[in-house]
Amino acid sequence: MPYHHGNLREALLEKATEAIEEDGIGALSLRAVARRAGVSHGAPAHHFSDKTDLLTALATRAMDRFRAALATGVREAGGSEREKLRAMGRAYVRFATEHPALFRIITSSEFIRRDDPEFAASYQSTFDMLKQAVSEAQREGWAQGVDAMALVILSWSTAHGLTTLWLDGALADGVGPFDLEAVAAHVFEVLTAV
Amino acid sequence: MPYHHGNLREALLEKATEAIEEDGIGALSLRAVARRAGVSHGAPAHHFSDKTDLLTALATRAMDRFRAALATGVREAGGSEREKLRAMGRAYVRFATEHPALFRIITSSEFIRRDDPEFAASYQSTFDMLKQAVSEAQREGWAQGVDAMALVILSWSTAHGLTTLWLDGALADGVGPFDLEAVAAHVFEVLTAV
DNA sequence: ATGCTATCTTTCCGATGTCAAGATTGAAGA
DNA sequence: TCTTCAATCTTGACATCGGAAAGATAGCAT
Repeated sequence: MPYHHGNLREALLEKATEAIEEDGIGALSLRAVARRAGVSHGAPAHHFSDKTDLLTALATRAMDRFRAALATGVREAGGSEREKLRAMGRAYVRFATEHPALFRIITSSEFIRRDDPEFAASYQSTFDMLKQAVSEAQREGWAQGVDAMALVILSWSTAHGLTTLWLDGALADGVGPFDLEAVAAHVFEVLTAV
Repeated sequence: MPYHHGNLREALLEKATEAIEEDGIGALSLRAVARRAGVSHGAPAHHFSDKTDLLTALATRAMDRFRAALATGVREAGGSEREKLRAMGRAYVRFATEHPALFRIITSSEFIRRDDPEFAASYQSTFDMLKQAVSEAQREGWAQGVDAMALVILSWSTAHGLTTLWLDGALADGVGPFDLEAVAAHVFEVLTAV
């Protein structure tokens, strides 16, 4: 057990991700992460000024994975531009159900600093993907005459709302249990039908 | 200063609401609430078994206020059933911006027990309002032939997604600053235009 | 080999949620 | 009226947390 860990920063991010996916974001403690990494509780301070700082770095990586997941969904969809947009929505929901804690972090403002340069850049890239997908679907004929920004907001809001309501269990409470992926696909059909 | 407070339970809920609206839900501590109420840190335990228990009781009241706000919005709208539904969406957004912390609590599953009987009942009442509004709008001619449940989920998700994205600052980051109420109204127009 | 700096450990502080034990009160029953 | 008793509140304790400070160690450049 060497005094120097080697690449503690990486290890901490990794262990923190594990801990979060196991016990949820609310239960995460810096000291527990340090324990997982086999290091004293004061060690993380040299790599992250703050608990929020660690989570922000973690969120930046999660956002990269999220964007990659969306891109993969779109790529596998092919077909029309509208179908690509729907595929993006389905990928949005799927990522969130597969990594609920990561999704929570990247969309929340309680645990991270959204104005952190690296996170903001990663976030912008993701948002640009959506803007472009919406723009091309509209060029293809979707929702002619509607303000483009409103369409972006509408698309993003629907996917996001559906996802977060599901994660919080609010939808099942109100409407009864259902297959999220199927309903999500259906909802996105309705949305892009015009 | 009498030994017995009189109605500590009420006072604690009130002070907790104050604290939450001032400093946010994440910063709330039971001991701070006790201090605000002028009582020792152990006192709350006799009225709430848990921090979660207090927050759940608080969320139940907040949910009642939320439902009342939605009802008021609808009542003032009048007009067609579709217009009522749109008014409900606008009231949804407005309540959330006026009481962000309360809104956060009632929609989250991290701070409260959603299966608490009283909360669940209050939540059901609110959800029923939405279901009815959607149902009547559809009977009036909106989105003929679309599955009713999908419409309910679509409406709720859009309002909820727009609201939470706004509260977390995610929309402004991606799209630039804008007037939420105006955009919300526009988005709901698009959604109910079919 | 020597010194320097980043890394890690240890120790300490105030604060939190929860529990247990004791003090106080008001009210019901004798 | 006196007594008992349950509900209410206080006090003290414990483990844990995030964060700061000070000391130990290791690797690297000179």
